[in-house]
Amino acid sequence: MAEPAETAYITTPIYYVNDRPHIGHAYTTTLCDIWARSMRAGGRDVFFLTGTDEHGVKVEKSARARGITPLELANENAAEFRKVMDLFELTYDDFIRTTEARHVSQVQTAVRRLLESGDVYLGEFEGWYDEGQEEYHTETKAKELGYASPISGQPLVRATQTNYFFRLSAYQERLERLFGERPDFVRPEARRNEVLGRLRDGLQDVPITRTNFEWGIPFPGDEEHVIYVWIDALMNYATAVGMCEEPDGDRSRYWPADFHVIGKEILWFHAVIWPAVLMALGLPQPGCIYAHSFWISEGQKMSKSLGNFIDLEQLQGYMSTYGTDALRYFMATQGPQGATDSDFSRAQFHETYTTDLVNTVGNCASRTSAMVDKYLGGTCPARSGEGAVGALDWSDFTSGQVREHLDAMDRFELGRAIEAAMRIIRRVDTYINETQPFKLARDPEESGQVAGILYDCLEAIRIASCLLESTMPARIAELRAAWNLGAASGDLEAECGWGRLEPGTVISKVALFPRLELEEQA
RNA sequence: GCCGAUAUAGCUCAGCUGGCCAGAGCGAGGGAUUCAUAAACCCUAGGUCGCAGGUUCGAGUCCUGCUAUCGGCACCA
Repeated sequence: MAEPAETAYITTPIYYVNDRPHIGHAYTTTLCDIWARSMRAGGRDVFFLTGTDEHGVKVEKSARARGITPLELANENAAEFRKVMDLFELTYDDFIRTTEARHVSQVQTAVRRLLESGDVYLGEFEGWYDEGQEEYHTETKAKELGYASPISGQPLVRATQTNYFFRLSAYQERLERLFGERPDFVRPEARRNEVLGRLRDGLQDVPITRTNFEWGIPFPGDEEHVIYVWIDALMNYATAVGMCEEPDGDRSRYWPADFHVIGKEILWFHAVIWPAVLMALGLPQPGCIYAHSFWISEGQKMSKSLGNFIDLEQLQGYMSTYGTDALRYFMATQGPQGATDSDFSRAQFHETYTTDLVNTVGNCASRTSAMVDKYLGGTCPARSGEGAVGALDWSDFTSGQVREHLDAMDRFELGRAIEAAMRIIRRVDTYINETQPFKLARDPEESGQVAGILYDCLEAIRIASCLLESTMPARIAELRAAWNLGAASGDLEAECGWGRLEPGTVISKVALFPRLELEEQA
């Protein structure tokens, strides 16, 4: 036990407290949770971070509308998000809030450093201003509005404001070099190409403070200004592990993150502004910015106007019907992790559940344990080696799948990782069909063969279950209990070694995933 | 408007640098079987490979045009 465990650090975006939790939040966090659980199973020292973004004009306004303070609103909604995470049994190690003192003070420290280094300077911002509403609109938004106030109808005017800017333009070359040297820095590749395309158009400095609202972190030394979201929020990844404390915090060993997992809508900030800020602060870059796509709902884009968000109630409906693990499996294998959006439909969910979980994982474990029960009195037989029927080298086959699984998981390719485990299960089914232990069992002469075959099946399923545990922790725990497999060892690879299943272990019959009828939605 | 993709069986998609009759999974239909959650297994899809041209001995696989769909277009004050 000489050297300390290798660290692993993964983050979700921090969620805006003014939003209502929906499938997007659950999805991103679940992907991270699966990875975090897998890394823990592999013995790594994991730090899995999530949290809430609580500042900004929207929160200020919503709170005012309800007659409470912004902090009261943030407290309320942050608690709500946290409740959701716990409901989904998401195993975050820390939940950071941008209103916490530990965050505020470190952001101010960071900004002070940037000011000293010249990466932040006072400049003039010019934009389209709505005099009645006292707010600026972006160029695109102003155009959309026809350069008139959506409230009063009065024309927007060009106005200027003094703001602090981040010298993003100075980092063009260094960013290009970063992207060139690390092709996996932004994934998937289609997203990387988008960023590269925009990078070619050149970078402008970005204003990082506002003066039109107060609910935010005061700019150190000039408290008229409030630090805007793209510094405040992004910095959470660093402040949570104490990177801007003096000296660096206890958790600084986790830095930098292996993965910042985000939705595609915030790619630019994570892929360009964030790395530039880190360069300015002299901090090492994260391993990968992984931008997943979006879920669409029953073939339609989710939108506020359609009101078709897959919300918490619906997700809870799926969870209570199919189980949390089924929802996790569906999201991880059928989700928009790649470049294109994926459809979340009741029919497809049901189909995936039935095909993969009921008919494959559940049934395979069931038929195997039933035979062990029937032919071997419910105890694990001696290890095979009868030279049996199958020409399959199970040790070789499973170790290949395990390797692929671990490799894919390391690279945050969840679908490929899970597929490797599923291949083991499917191979067991094929093996049973090929060797037909249920027929051999009629002949007492063949009892050795039967025992050998069933050992192979049990052992292969056990190994597959180790690989599936990060995705479906609850059901795999049931299997562990029914088959007396004990708790995970913390060394996933070793645990997946062929032949670790002890002969004599008591094996009970299991039915992990109940067959369900597809309920028609009203 | 600009930039970039994609368009292949009912559905989701593989088809890399062009070459035996265009594939997989799921669904659907049929068969056989029983260890199992009517599950696993076997057979079945005759699909203009978006449309129109072109290059080539030969093109989903390269080029051009068109159509459709999708993504991105930063300071989201």
